[in-house]
Amino acid sequence: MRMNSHDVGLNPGELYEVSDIIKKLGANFVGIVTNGLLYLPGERVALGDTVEGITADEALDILRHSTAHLMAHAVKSLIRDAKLGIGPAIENGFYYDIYTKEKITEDTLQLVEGKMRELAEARLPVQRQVLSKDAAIELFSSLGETFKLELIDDIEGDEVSVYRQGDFVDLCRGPHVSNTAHIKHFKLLSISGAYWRGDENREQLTRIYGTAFWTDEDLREYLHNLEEAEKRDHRKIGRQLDLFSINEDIGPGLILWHPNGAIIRKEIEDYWRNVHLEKGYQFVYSPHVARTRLWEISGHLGFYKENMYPPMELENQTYLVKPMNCPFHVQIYKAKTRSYRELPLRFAELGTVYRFERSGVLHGLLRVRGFTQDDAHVFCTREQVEDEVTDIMELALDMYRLFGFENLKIELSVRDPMNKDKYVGEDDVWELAEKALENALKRAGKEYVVAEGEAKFYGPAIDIKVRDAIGRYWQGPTIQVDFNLPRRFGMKYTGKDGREHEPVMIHRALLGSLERFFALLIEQYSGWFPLWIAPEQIRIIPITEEQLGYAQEVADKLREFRIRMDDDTGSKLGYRIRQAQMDKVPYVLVIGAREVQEGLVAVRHGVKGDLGKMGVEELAKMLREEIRQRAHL
RNA sequence: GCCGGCGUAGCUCAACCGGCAGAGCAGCUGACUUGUAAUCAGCAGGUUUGGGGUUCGAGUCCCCACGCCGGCUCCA
Repeated sequence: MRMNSHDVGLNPGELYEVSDIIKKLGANFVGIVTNGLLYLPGERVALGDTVEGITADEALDILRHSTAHLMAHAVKSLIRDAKLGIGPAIENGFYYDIYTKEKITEDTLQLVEGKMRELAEARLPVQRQVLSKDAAIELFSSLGETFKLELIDDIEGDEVSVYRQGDFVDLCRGPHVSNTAHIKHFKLLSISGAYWRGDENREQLTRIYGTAFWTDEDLREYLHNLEEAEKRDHRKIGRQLDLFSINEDIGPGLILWHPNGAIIRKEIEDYWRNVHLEKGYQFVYSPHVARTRLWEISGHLGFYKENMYPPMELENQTYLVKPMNCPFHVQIYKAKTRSYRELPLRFAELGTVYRFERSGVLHGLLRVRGFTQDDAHVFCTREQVEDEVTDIMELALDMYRLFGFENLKIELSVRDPMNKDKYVGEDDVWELAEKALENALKRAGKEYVVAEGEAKFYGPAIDIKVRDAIGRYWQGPTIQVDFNLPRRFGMKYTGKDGREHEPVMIHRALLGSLERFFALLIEQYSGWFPLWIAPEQIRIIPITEEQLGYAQEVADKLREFRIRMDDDTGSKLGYRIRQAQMDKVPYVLVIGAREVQEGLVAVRHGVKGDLGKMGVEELAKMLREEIRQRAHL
């Protein structure tokens, strides 16, 4: 929080040692900002009229923001016609969007990084300057910085601030480090295109990503973590463990589930079905295609066409492959007259849908073109909506907790108020739906953010996002309140009053899609699946041929588990243990002469290592309990 | 779709300035009969993603297509 210097007993204009100022501010600050610049303990500073204590996180953001400036400075000194877009600090670093006529490639990054080091070593003081908008417009016009002019236009008030270092000047709110010499430990990481102001109809700038830290240690640790995260990548583990594949001749974004992956999917589906039965859902099945007419009524042809595959024509009728399951469930509802006594009616289906996704967005199992949603539609009265939404949210969170997911972000996805023609339905109905979701969130007491423009075309939603191995968030659970489709389809139920009423429809998916969920699960466990879903639960390793008979007896007793007999007795034990480890088998039973003699098995846990010897019954009991609890390894 | 990068054996990767496509692992065969993360030997495996071009000669240079990777836009 920014304070008046006087108020904390300090005199503006006077020279202070930074740590003395921090003492006055009395908190866990690592530095201070005054005159728009960051100062750290050990520095002497002429205090400005205001002073602000800075936490470690804030200081790191400032450093990264300043590193972005340094990078822009370097690019501009190397490429004369470069024009700057924006260059903020982000979660793990920073980026700067820069427009150049000649293309920037990864080779350019080396040059830029070199130039940055040069400019940092030049120990350039950084200065903040406040300009009138007119002066700023003149300044940036003379520099040809057309994007900055657009930004100035959008800034409220009459004044803007700029930061200078050497011959470089940038429009910026700040704050920044006080000297480029503070910027020592940084690295430029990648390069990509980014549309100016996120609008694909505008210019595409080059976005350069990088990161910066206060110490070399922190930088190395971060880079090391990046490498570690790559090892958890579901595409890599998927191949190693033979879980799934994507085949070019079949098509991009279309998934082959191999036996190992299919077992995991089957276990998850079984669990999912049981939970849904307990929670009062009924299962339905629906076809993969439907006549054009259905999609006209639902509004998909108007609002979702971009994502649908082109129609196929047969016997003078056109059919479309389904991108969603909802219209089918609606028709099941409409197959007979419904009474209020039946509501809420909950139809669930593991429904496979196909959506045309633009080629550049496909990503392993996380973004595909054909996928199976764990879909359900709840039809209920207006009064029941909040309870239903609350229950669904609880169920979703429980399910994710079971699989060990901690990093969830809850969003309330509402319409983009500037773009209402992207959605079907009347304002009052949308407001009702948004209100219902908001109330449910408040009742659940969960923290959430409002995401404008993220609503589906037929209604607002609670969207829950899950983190992948490298920190990207993907949508998992979604709960959507929809007053629109019931109206379009003319859905009805007979109320207590004997009259017809319109039900409300809630669309929901918990896991999201099995493909995406599987990807997140692989990365969550880095392939070490809990016993209950592990494709191979036990591997038996008889040391020599001598023990094959006894090993087979053990295997027979453990037939309830997914088990593999490793009878490659020609290889050394160490080698075979290593194979089991790489296959990420939860339990390995080593059987040698001693085990046969004692009538025991030597148990090795994939993560915990050697557990010693035990009897087969004792082991089976332990494993059954582990499966019952669906415990993590 | 857009920007940048990449595509060599099932996997991971070599191949100098354009000059005979190569290794480890996996697979197969055989020897070894083994005590908690790699025993040894042999064999087999390739239209260098596909198509066109330049060249005496292309994995290497150019063009097109396809696919993949990191982003942007878009979305479970």
